[in-house]
Amino acid sequence: MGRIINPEDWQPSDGIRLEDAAYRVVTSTESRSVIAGPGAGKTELLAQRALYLLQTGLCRPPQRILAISFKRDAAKTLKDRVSRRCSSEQARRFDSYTFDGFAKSLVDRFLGVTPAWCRPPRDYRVIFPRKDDWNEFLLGLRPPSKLGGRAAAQALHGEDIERWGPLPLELGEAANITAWAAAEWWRSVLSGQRPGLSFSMIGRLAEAILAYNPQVLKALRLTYSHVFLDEFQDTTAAQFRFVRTAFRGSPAVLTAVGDTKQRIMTWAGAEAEVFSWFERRFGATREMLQMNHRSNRRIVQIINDLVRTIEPNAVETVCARPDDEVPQDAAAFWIFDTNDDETTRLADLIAMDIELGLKPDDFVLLVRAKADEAEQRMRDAFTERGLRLRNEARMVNRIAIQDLISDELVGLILGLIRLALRIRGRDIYASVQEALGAILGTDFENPSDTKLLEAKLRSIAGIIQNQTQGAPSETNMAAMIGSIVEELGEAPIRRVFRQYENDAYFHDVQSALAELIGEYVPTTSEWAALIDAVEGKGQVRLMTIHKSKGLEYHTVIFVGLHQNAFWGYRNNREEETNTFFVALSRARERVYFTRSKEGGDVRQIQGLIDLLANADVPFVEV
DNA sequence: GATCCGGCTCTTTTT
DNA sequence: GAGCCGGATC
Repeated sequence: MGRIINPEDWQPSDGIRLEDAAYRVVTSTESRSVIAGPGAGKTELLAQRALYLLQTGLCRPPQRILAISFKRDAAKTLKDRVSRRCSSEQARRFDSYTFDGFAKSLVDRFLGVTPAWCRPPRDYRVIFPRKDDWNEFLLGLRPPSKLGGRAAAQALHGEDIERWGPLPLELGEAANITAWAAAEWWRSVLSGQRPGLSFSMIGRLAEAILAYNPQVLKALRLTYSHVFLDEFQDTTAAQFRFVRTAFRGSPAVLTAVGDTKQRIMTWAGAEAEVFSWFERRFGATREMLQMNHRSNRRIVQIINDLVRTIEPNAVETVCARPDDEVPQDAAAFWIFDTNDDETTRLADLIAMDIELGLKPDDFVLLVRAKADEAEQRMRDAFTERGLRLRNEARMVNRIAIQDLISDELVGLILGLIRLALRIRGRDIYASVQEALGAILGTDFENPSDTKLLEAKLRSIAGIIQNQTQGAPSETNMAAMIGSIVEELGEAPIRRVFRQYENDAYFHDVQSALAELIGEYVPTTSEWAALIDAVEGKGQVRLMTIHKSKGLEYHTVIFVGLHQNAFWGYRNNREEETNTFFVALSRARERVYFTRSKEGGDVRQIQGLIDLLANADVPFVEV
């Protein structure tokens, strides 16, 4: 696996076939921007490019590849896909970070060379300022009258301050109210008892480190010969500036991948022109991918009809499996009289499909906003039919279910329970071994170390087996989690996983897990089914469109297609149409839209309704 | 205490 | 655009 392959002999792994444009991107020696629609395999493209560069030696030791994503799971998926298919020496040279994670690693490493006026102490916290925090701060400001006084300060928003940059090397006299308020903000967060920085501030600091320290910049540029930028359409102006500072004028070859039609984050600061900026600043040429590997030909046809309406000259998407059978009634717009009808008929339909062989996990219910409300409204109808809705964004003890399940301590605890009770699950042993090894400081080359780890595993398994005799009950969960954590050792856990330095979070995670398990106890008397359910198995997903980005499901049901949900459509047609597009393009086999006459009118979103009509989606009065 | 009003929120990631 | 909240007003 470790040997060098001649570039002409290189083949994509796992029998994956790349379309011509994708092959050009994978093997490119120049910077490229790649615009690719839903289901084009953007992540796979980056994984294949990493393998190509590593296996052919075009990225030669000690050079490395830097991949930057927005979400942790995207960064992890990319890393896993590469690691699985190349030698460990090669995989070690593939760094897959989130934007924030990469910026923080730079700041933590080069803290000493940040500009003195904004230099945090080594033990700074990470803070997440909320609206209230900003209001309180802005209300307390007393700007000089020549900058507009208090009125000017109160016209500011948190984002103005969060986005202020680049940071100057020295803090001179403020040129305007934003600069003045931002300097006050930095001063106030750095002067407290335990100084804290938000991730946007950490990003500004990382940029300043590179801008003012040529030797650090040079080291970074020597390290990375290739850079990948995933979900590039979501890049903010500040993030683009950071990439520019880091790599413009360096020999690094950059590959930016995204989809302008899935740009649904400009309201949160995503920069609409970022692809053209990138092409201009990095001399990148554009490639477009045409294949859709996700959806059947009917869904692809709807996607194409829709895109053609928005953009008459757009490149057609090609279905990668045109000969597959398409389910009957693969798309429809159902119109109900009442909200109750909508809910009960959907629950009926899903229950029926499950009897016919589909699984609860094949479905997703999408809403434009307020998933919690939708969950409340629909939950009972589903429960009555033996179905359970899973809203991953719902907060349990201040932590969203999805964050809880991807938390490292939670993963370890659930893994340990699986091992102790011999419940099957994917790669359980390897992942438990890795996390436990980190906590114990295990050197896996050293036999006495691995023996120690085995012994620890046995003692924890004993504790778990002891406490799991009989059916699961709500009362023993907190105690069991507590004793597992005690046996692992609180201090080493918190030393190794730095997010638990925060006392409140460390305890919240444990009580949230106990609470979530408790919620599922009444649904089963089997431990195996309980742990599966806690992790989300066997449930119908419910989420906002924004959360569904990047995911796919056999059947997508968009609930509540009316103007009250798309209230922004009048002022922001393009982005709301993109949002609609993201929803429907999650579907592999079937996509349904619903509304109830009670829920809201459609006159003001006639444009969206017309898109469906133009794609021959039948409108059905149910 | 009832009513009116203006303003705000809707959609989010990150150690 | 609808729903909610807090403050002002009767």
